[in-house]
Amino acid sequence: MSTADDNPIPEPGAAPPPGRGGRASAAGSALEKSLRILEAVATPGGPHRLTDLTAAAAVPKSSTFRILASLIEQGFVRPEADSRYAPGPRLRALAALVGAGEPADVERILDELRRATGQTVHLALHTGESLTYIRKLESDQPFRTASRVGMRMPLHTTAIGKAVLAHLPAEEVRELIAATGLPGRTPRSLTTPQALRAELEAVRARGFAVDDEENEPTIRCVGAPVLGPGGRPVGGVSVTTVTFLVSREQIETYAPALRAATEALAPLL
Amino acid sequence: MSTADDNPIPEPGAAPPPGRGGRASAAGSALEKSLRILEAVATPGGPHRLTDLTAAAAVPKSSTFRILASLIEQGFVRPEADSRYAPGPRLRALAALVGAGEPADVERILDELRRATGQTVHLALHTGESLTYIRKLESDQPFRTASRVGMRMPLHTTAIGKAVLAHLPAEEVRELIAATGLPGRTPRSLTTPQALRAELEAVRARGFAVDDEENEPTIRCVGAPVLGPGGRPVGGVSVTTVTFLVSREQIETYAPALRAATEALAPLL
DNA sequence: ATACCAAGTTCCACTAAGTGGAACACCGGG
DNA sequence: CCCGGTGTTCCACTTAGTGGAACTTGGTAT
Repeated sequence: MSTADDNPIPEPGAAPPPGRGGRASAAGSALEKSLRILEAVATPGGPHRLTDLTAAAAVPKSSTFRILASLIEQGFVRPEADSRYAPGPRLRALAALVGAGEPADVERILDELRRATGQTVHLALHTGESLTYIRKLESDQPFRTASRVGMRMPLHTTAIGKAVLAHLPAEEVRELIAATGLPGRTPRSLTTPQALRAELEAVRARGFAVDDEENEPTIRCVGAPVLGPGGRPVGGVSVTTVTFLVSREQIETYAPALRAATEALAPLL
Repeated sequence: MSTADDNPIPEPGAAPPPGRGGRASAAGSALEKSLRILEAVATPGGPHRLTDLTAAAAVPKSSTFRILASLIEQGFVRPEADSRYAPGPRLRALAALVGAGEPADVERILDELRRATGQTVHLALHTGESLTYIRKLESDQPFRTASRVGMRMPLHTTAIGKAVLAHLPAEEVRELIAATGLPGRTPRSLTTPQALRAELEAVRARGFAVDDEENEPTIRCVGAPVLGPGGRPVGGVSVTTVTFLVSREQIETYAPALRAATEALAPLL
């Protein structure tokens, strides 16, 4: 029951192959490591063990230990009884301040979408080169999708991610591709810049994206972006289904409700 | 309209008098500064300017600048148009993860208390040696109290603070007094360990605390603690009034509604 | 009992990383 | 045109962070 490392996104700065000291992409300062550890601590799934944090944050054990000690001293992490670590009061206060944007309405809007479609609904934020799921509402179905709040996913293989990419300046998309490449996650993943760019064009035209088993086999999603001030995508919402229950045509019928949700969300996020 | 430095709590490690290098209380590592800057950035009141952040976090200008650059690179801070700084996507994602407890209900409970009393209501978290206000609901009165979300206050001069202290192990209270002293904020502040300890005893017996112009002249509050798992106080709620409208006797009549609120809050926080 | 393994904790020589004062650049008033 | 306040850059100094390895602890399979 390890709680960490079900995360498909390799952390930046993880495993810099020794030798070949060609500058490459700067590995990691104290701050960077500390922040990754903080995120790991905040990950849902109870208080975490040192080893899991080490793995999740991709920071050497002794460094993780030392940094945790600092974070504890600062009140950002609270040591639990059996050498497990949980978010501390100061982190919670920080979170409360940041999350001051009416979260009640957010929940209401997402739940409306869930009821309208009867399917699993996800809300994710665009975090750098990846997507972070911050809310998940389960479908009425007896199935549970494997996704979890706190999980990170690539942009180019998910419906939300493609919706976000479609509304990003072309230049930024280019940089992203250069930085991360386009690793495939299933046989259907788009793995060439050409294919992806064509897809993004289509997404932009339609106003929503479809992930047809490009991220996980048997999983099919529709996603739309939430656009912040200036039209910049800050994240997105998706409706997730299993392929043997909802056809490609059917899933597109969710699009109007989805769009309504993301538009309502825009001023709140 | 500067946004910073209306904070009565001197940051730990601020202004370590040079000379006299007597070890004292370790001043501030990179991490510590970075976290204070992050908190400053998250403080409500629009995107902040460099100078304000520098002041609020008590970090030299050039260091603030450099650290901000790192935080931006990490996606924890977003640079706004005119060299102002706002919380970045990764910080927002982090906040969303931590604040997973149903904020809708929290809001509802606090609003109920506000309507029941007609007065200003505060929710604060216990953050180390201080209290951080994380929610404020204004009264119906035409007056506005000066308190602000994000503000920090001492424990020993506020109703919430005393309520928290009263439910902390005696040993911890002792350490706190040793660490911070008991600086007075008004003529009525309790500034001796004896006076404070007697007061805490009374608070514990009553189940709520009263601040009778001990923190600000003309301000009178009742406060009760929110107890987390294991009976540990994680924060508290207060009802705030002005002395010329509500007498000392009157304000105690709010206690039952207050207690009801804090008890309802306990499982949510 | 004993041996083994995995997790947590401590140590330490090495050096990158962070430090902050001061100089510089920029801008909008007075 | 000059001035005060702010954002930005520079750089010589040294502190604070680094992570491999050794040590400790506790559980469990033999």
